[in-house]
Amino acid sequence: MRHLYTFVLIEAVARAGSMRKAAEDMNITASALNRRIRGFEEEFGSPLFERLPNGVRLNPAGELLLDYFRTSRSDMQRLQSQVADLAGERRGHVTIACSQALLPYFLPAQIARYRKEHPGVTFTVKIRDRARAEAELASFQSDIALVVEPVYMVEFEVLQAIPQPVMAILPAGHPLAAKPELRLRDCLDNPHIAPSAQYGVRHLLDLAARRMGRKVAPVIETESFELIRHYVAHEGVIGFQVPVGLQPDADGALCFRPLAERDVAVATLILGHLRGRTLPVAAARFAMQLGAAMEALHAGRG
Amino acid sequence: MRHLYTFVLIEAVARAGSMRKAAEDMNITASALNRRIRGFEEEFGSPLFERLPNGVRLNPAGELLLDYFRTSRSDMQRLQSQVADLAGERRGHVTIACSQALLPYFLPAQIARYRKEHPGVTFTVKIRDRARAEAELASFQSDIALVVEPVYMVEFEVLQAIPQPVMAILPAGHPLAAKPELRLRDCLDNPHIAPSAQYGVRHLLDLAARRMGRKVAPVIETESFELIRHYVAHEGVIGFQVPVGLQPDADGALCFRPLAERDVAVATLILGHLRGRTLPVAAARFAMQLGAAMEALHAGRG
DNA sequence: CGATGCGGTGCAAATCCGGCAACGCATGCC
DNA sequence: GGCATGCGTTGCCGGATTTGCACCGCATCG
Repeated sequence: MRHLYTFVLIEAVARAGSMRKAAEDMNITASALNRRIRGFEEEFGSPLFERLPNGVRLNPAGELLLDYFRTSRSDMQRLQSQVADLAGERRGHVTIACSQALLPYFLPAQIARYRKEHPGVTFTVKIRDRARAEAELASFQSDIALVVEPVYMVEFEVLQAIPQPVMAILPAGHPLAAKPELRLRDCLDNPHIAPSAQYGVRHLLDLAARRMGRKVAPVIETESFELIRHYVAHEGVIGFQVPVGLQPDADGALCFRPLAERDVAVATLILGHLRGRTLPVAAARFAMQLGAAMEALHAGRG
Repeated sequence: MRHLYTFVLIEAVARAGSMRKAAEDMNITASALNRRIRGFEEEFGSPLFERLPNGVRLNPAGELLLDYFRTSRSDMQRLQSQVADLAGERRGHVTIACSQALLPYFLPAQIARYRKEHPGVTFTVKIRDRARAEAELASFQSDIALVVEPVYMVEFEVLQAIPQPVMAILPAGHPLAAKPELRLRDCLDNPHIAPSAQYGVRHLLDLAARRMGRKVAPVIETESFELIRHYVAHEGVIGFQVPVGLQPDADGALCFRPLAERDVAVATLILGHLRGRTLPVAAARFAMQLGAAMEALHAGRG
C-alpha cells in the first residue's frame, strides 16, 4: 500500500536502530530515507526518533505512531480481505504462529483441507515458542496462534483449548510398553530424550520431576521434535510429545503411552488471537475450522 | 495529513456524486482526480465506485473503505493530540455539535474557561438539531455533541445528562408572572412565540398540547432562539426556552417561570460522543469539564 | 590521530503528478 | 434527428517532488 510507505520505512528504521542500516534493508539511499522521515516528523508535528551518536531510537511519540500504523495496516488488510470476500473471490492470506508439535500432522492436514475449499487463500506458518507466539500477535505479525501451554497474557484471547496429556514415545518392544499408563519415575530411570527448556512439554516434565526431587536428565536435549520421534526407534530411548504431535496409527515401530496425570500435569493446546482484534475474513474462517477440528480431536479421544 | 489525501478525495467524490464536481470542490482538475482514484482502485484491488451515466456512486467496497478512512483519520488526530499532550503543549482542536440553546451563555463561558488554561486548543462550534448532531458524530465530523433531548441512537454514548424543565419567558410586567409556576393552558391562551418543529423544546410543547387537545399556535415561529428572547420584551408575548439558554439574572426586563411538570415533560440536556470512540485528549478533557459544569448547574438549581 | 559509522544537506537527475485538451458516450432538449 | 451538455477517461507535456550522489560535521574507537 503506497500511502503507508512512509510508515513502513519508519518501522524499518525502528527495527534496524539506524537510518543507514534501514536504508540498505529497504533498498533506498540513506539520504532519501532521512528526508522522508524528517519530512514526516515535520508534518506530524513532533520528532519520532531520539538521535543518538550511534543511531536512532523511537521516542514515545514514535512508539505511539508505530502502534497506530500497525493497527491501521492490519485494518487495511482485513478490509481488503472483506472486499475480496464480498466479491466472491475468497482470497486472502493467513499468518499463523504455532508450536512445533503441530507441524508434522495436525497443521498440514488442516491447511490442506481449508485450501481445498478456498484455493485463493495462502498461508505463512511460523514456528514460535510460547512467549514469542504472543509477541507475534501483539505486533500484528501473525493473525492466530496455536500453541501448547502458552504463557498467560491478558492480550491473548482464547478461541479454543483442549487438554493434551503428555505421552511417552517408546520403541515397540520396550518393556515399559506393557503398561497402559506410565509413571514419570519409570521414564526418568530409563535413558530418555527431551525437548529443550523453552518448550511446554519440557516445562511440565521439569516441574513434575522437581516435585518428586528428581531431574530430567536426557541423553539428548534438542529443539527438534522430529529428531525426538525418529531417534526413539534408533536407540530405544524414551521420548515425549503431546498427542496432537503424534500420528494415531504409526507403522508399528513406535508406541505411545500417556504419563500418569498424578505425576505430570496435562498440557493444553490453545488456539487464540490478539484480544480485541477483528481478524481478516480468511483468518477468522480458518481459525473457526481449527477450533472445530480441536473440538473433534478432544471428543474423539475422550 | 499528506498520506491520507487520496482518501480525502475519495470522500469528496462520494459526497459530490461526481468526479468533476468533486474536482472543482477540491480545486484540482477532473483528470488528476480521476487518475488518483483509478490508481488507488487498482492498488486496492477493487473498484470503489459504480460508474453511472450521470456520475458515480460508492459501491459496498467503497463504503467499507470510507469507514476505514474516517476512523483512521480520527485515530491520527487523536494520536497527534496525545503526542502534543505528552510534549506538554496541550494543543488540539475540538469540534462540537450543539443545540442553539447553548450558544448565548453556557458554551461561550465554558470555552473561555477552557481556553484560559489551554490557549493552544482551538474550537469549532456547529449548530445542529438533535438528529443531525448524531449524524455528525457518526461520520467523525464532530467530537462531542451537547444537545437538548436528542433522538435515541445506539451509537450515542451519554457522558452526562441533566434535566431541563421548559421555562416560559415573560415580559417583566406580565400578569402570569405573579405565579411561581405556569400551566401550559395559560401560556397557550396568551399570544406566544415558539421555536420551529425540529427543536426539542417545541417538540415537548407540541406533545403536551396535543395531550390536552390543544395546539401550539405561535404568533411567530422561528429557528432563532435569540429572536425569541428579544421579541418577548417588544410585544409582550410568551416565549419558551430551557434554563441553560437563559441568563440567571437578566436585566429586569424579562422573567422566567417554569411550566408545570404535569403539563410539559422535562427536557434533558445531554452530553455525549460516538460510542466506542476514543476522543482526542483535548476533546476528552473539554468534555470532562462540560460534564462537571452540567453537574454543578444541576446541583446548584436542585 | 586516523578510521569508521552516524545523521544531515546541496545539487543534479529521474520520477511522479497535475493541468490542458480531446475522446467516447449517454442523456436531454429543441 | 441533430445538437448541446455533462459525464468518465486518456495522451501529452511541463512543473513539482523525490531520489541518488557526494560531501559535511560529529562522535566513537582502536
